[in-house]
Amino acid sequence: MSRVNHLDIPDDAYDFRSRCSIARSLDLIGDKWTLLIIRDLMWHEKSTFQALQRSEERVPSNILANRLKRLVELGLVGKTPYQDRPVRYRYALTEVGRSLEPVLLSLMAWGHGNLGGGQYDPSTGESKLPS
Amino acid sequence: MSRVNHLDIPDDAYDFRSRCSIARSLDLIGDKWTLLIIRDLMWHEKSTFQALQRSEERVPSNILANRLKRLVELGLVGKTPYQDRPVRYRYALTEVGRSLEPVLLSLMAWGHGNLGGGQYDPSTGESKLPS
DNA sequence: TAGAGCGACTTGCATAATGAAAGTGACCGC
DNA sequence: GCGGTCACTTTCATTATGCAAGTCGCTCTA
Repeated sequence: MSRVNHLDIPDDAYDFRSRCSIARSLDLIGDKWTLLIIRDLMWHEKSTFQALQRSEERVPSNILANRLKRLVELGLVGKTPYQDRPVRYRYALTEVGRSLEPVLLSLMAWGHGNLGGGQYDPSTGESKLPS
Repeated sequence: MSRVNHLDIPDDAYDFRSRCSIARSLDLIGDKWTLLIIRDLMWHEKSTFQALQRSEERVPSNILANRLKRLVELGLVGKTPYQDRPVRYRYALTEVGRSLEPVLLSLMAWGHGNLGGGQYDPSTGESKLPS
């Protein structure tokens, strides 16, 4: 059970572009949707496919399915059935997934300061919308 | 000269997906290459097209040209000629561009802790490579 | 027992982005 | 002239994105 890292990624399963930590991170989460899905799982109590699909940005269902599958394979998200007949699933961040919170916070701070975006306070659940 | 934010983006020039700061940030820098270019400008003294092209990850020249153009338009990077005959350009982060450093640092920390990537210390210029 | 509906996807298909490779144009030194 | 450097462009095949519609299992109501 030799692993190259702390995730479920087996040796040789993922060929990173380089040894740079930033490049490796971007290989996994460097796109327009993945971190928004993680945001909703982290702070907005969205745990089902349906709920995640109804986020403000309206992620297309095929992209959402693809990203969730990927995140589960990578070990950032867990998927467990919460009922049978018909089977329905709940998604939740793993500890490794939750450890992305500082990345979300720094992106939020930058966007709030420079792009006029809203700011969300995870501790209170309140958000200040832009003027 | 009404602006919607602190960048050179005029009102209506950029239609963000949503008012979420994270979504807005990802609209600008949410891809596999942009933050690597910013990393090189920020920490690795790369300032010419040629130097940026020769980074470890080997960004394709058309992508590099596209991203630099975009970053200049957005006001994250400045472009100035440093010689005529023939004209040659130097790229450098603006203050807004430099303010992305915490984002790079948090991504680096996450990748270092979870993906076995190397860690770079901007203050000393030294990097610890993965085992 | 025949729909109607829900949740979680999947499929089809057109458009857009990516990336490898080669090409262009200004100039300089030999 | 001739080769080389730098800063890009262009071409074109491959891949990703995204809208819309469809599927599948099952339950609930008429």
